[in-house]
Amino acid sequence: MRGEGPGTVGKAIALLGLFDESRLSISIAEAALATGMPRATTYRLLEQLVAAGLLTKRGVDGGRATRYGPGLRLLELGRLAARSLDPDGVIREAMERLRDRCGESVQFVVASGDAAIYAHVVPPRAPIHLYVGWGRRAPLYAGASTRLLLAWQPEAVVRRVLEGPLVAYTPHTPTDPGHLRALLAEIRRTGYAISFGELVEHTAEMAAPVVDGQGVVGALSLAGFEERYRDPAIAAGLKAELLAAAEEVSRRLGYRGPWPYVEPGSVAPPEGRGGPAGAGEEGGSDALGAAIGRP
Amino acid sequence: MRGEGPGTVGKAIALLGLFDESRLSISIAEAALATGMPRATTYRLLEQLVAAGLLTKRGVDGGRATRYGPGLRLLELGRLAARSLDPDGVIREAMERLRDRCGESVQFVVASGDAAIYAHVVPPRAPIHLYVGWGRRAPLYAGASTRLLLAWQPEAVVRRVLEGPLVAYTPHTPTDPGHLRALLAEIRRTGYAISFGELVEHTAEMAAPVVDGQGVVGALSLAGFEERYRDPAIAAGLKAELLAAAEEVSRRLGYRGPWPYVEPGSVAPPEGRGGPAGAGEEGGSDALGAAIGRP
DNA sequence: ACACTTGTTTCATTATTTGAACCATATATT
DNA sequence: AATATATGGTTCAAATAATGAAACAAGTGT
Repeated sequence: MRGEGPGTVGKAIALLGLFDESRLSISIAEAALATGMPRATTYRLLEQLVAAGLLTKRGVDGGRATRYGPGLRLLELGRLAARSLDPDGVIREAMERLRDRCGESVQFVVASGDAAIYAHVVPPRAPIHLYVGWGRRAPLYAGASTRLLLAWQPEAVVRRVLEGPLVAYTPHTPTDPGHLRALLAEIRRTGYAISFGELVEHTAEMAAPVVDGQGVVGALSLAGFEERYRDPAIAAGLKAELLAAAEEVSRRLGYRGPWPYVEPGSVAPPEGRGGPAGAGEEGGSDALGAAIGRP
Repeated sequence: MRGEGPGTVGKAIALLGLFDESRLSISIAEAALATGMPRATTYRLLEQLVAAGLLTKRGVDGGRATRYGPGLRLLELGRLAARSLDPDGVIREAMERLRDRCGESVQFVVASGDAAIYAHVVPPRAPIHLYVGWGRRAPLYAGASTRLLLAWQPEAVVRRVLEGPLVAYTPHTPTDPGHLRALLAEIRRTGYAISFGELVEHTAEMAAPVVDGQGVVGALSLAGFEERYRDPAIAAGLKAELLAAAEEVSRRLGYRGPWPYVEPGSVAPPEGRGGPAGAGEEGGSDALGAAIGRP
């Protein structure tokens, strides 16, 4: 597509992008200001989105102060988006087993554009625990699972992320591009990532890639309070469980090749093929690849 | 709005509605057939949705068989929709406490159009349990929480639901309109609902309304295997816990009035006002009302 | 009482959407 | 092999649908 057509629906959808964790509703005036569209246009578009169910409207009787917010239809659609990442529940099942064996919070994280999104989350059974909400967005450079995804993103993405503003969420967030490059290389070499307190203090995360016949589709991760991950014996156990689970899922998704999943060249390739990825003969539909928009 | 304008964005969004629990991806031809739009138009619209991130595309190198599926952006937006139902986590916290005290699955269900949607779900800690997925849609006439919502819907909705096809998911699904009317009256009289195996055999559900200053905003429910709910002693305990939790949440949301929440007329109204609902002086934003699209 | 903001409608102008036809390519059928 | 029939993708004149300035109505703050 050339010149990026004007696109009426694009404008409408841009309105959906105005919502945020900290802005759960907007007024027409706010929306018009934020998008630069005239009020009348904004009004009509918002109204159409309400009619379609993507937005809900709360009109204070007659007067001003009518506000628009994300509609329940989006919740339904979001569910379908999550399901299409794991239509057969293979990932989900493995995550629950992993949770039961480790007692930690388990996440399945995928890359979406230049960010990461927590697609599936399985909280531990412990009464007090971290809660990572599904559907939440996170930067690709901070945290084990997200950085692990970054390690296998196209160079263009890596560059954009490393050039973009690198916010230090805590004193332990790595923000030096050179350092991050080294961490990415390490991840590609070992097929594994760990982080301490990069997004939230006193927490830790451990991640391994989930791979299908075509490449990395997401990251499986354990997260919890820092202490357990500092203990070498416990950490080794968690790592073994995590890698085993990630491998199991990957194999079921059609991956054939060495494990841990490492950068081609770091180890001898499996056999005839050039890379570590087999053809994925598995007849099943490549829904996961479709869901993450892999070309 | 008169004559229901044609609406370009409406058509685009209609494409999103083609997805389903059993249809997680579509081709251009399928979409064109399902919507009745010409292929060229369908193609352009789908492509715009992909550009906006609401859809993901998987193009098999060059040839045919490109398929579109719900995009991760929808997952993010869905999260925001869920959050705007409970911006301060009041409901969620109460649900987790209820789960811990009852050991059952806890749901917060809201009405959306002529259906119900599971907005929040908190699974029990037991290794084997029912799992009701968030974002799932359910009919309003079957099941305790959904029927409880129906009990306080406008008459127009009730009529549409009762006239519409009433599918019997199990032999215990109530499908007689007269019987359903009686059940609804009972719910309005007692402020409480229970069901046995109406959607899935050998399961039961128990529900109570969540009310704010303006009216019923959702249903809080317990669900699990039938046995516990058949035992009178256990069932009484569960009911007490559920009603207490629903009342607590309702009070925090600004409800003032008698409890259980019953139809005006069944009991004496609180005081000066006509109905059971107070003005909800609570300064907090009425985000919940906004989220469910209450006028 | 005044100025200001907000939601909503109108309407002539304009530009975007439209959709039949067409192309290229891959699979199924003969 | 050759043909037929799908598919995804593109083109272009016609016309439809989006546009936005202005005006209206109704509320709020000063």
